[in-house]
Amino acid sequence: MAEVTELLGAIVTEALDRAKADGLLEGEVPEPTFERPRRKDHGDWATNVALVASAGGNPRSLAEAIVERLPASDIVRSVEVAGPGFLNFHLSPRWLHDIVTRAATEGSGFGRSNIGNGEKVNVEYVSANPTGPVNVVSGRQAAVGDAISSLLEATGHEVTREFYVNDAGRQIELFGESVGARYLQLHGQDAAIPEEGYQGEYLVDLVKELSDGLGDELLNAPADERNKKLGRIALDTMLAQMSATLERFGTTFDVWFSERTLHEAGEVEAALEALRATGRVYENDGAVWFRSSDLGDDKDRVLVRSDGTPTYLSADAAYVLDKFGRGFERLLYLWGPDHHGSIVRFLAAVESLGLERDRVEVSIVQVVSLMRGGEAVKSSKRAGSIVPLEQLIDDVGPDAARYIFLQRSMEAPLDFDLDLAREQAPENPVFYVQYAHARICSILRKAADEGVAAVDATSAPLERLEHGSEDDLMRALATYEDVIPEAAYKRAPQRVTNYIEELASTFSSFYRDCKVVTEDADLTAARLALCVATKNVIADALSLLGVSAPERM
RNA sequence: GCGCCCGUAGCUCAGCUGGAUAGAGCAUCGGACUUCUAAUCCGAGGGUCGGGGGUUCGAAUCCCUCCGGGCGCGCCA
Repeated sequence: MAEVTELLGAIVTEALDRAKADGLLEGEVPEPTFERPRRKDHGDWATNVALVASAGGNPRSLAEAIVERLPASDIVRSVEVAGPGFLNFHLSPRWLHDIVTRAATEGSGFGRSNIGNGEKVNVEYVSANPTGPVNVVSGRQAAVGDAISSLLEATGHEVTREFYVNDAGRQIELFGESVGARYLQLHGQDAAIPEEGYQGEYLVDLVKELSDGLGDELLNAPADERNKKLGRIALDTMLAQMSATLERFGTTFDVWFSERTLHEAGEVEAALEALRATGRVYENDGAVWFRSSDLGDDKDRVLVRSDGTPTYLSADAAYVLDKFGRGFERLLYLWGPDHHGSIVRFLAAVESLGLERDRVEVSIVQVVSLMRGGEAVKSSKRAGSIVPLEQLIDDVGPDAARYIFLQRSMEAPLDFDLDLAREQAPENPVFYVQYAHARICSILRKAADEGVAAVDATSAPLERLEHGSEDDLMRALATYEDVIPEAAYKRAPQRVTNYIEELASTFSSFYRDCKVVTEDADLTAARLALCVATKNVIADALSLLGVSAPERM
């Protein structure tokens, strides 16, 4: 939280206490909240606390009473009551200078806060089946998961980034059978990929790669053993490829969590026991069912199939217990659109297990449609689920891909304009923002070339910043301290992209109006400090998004 | 049919733990380069915030309802 609002909060609270002592206020004294009004003539900061506190009374007269009782403060220039009862504060420009100084000073923690209070958060995302290359939809999940994780870290949470590896179950068997078939085909034998198996060409290449190290000893092994062994090796290779792709995309995980270990360690069985203990488990048709319909689900769900194999729901139950068992206080799940239907049953299981449901947040990261020339690529609404992420990175680069993935709220389907993403022009927001950063670097280089002393933000005569464009830019910087907590709280990285675009635009106007490096040494020093502050904020915001901030373009 | 998501400018979308005159980009139109990056900037037009009800001092935001679109509703993942 910005330092100004703490200060304002203190004096308004004091005034409220006095008003209460004078009998003008009934009930609890509310905590005042502050916002930056849209309109400039509504002051620098405003609070609606009188509207909140008057509860049926007259908000305006309460507001007047608050103003009369405000203790003196050297940062507040004037306060007025406006509209239905807002308190509008006009502040000394010093609060903006303080913003510039802090933003320009490395390590000041500008934009950082500790509202998370060290809460241990597990963010699980991507978690794509390790049976094929990472696709574009997973890429969107990676970008969103990374950004949300970074935002949580920036607001004082202790974050673990986790990838759940679905390395158990029927899909993995099918994968092994598919690999086995490709292996036999490679060795000139007639073999068919199972109908439900993985037909993709990538397995041909994968098997080719593997076979160098394998020789042909598996050719004569029993099919079951061959498929299992090949499947295991192929899966490890696939995972390594996925990891490499994600790394190229700028995503690294703290934990790759194997589903298989849940089964092997008996955690799935333990979770089933725990569910049984709730009395919401019964048998029917030889299968074990969970009475999720008690907890908002349409119908009951199978936990153990009649052939004795557990469903994903069972593993998910074990997994959520495991996560809490590892000491996490909050769990974020980012699931793909195909898991839409399983949220309710999963949360029902969470609740049944006696876990706090509101510590478990499940969000869907929606589909991506790649657009080229105004048309959906491959005439498929879901192009994103079949196009490899590698291809997108080759096409537009990791920065543009990440940025565009983050521009929209994750719950909304995304139209990804490939033409725009590739464009090196201001129409492309990624380049627009990066360009502003590079331009500032260019100014700083110019200053250095001309022998101007390095910026000392603490001593720069910031009172020389009097131009309207300078004022706008300082105010834009101040907003950063509100944007980061809000974006983190809402799990909304698009707030950050919106913000940087606005900041970059405000900077561009400043650039037009105010020449930085001039004969006027004081003014130059002040403007350079403003430039450094802006550069830091752009770079910091981009780094939260996992997008680079180039020094030149 | 049930559940979730979406419906805001011509297009793509922000804004939605209620706040003062609803925003951006693209597109359209009109301007600005002897300048630290014109890879830019300035201006203009463009809106029943899907419709209707309700709660509130105040609703794009919350509630109800209807309409339209997407997705999900397997002993698949």
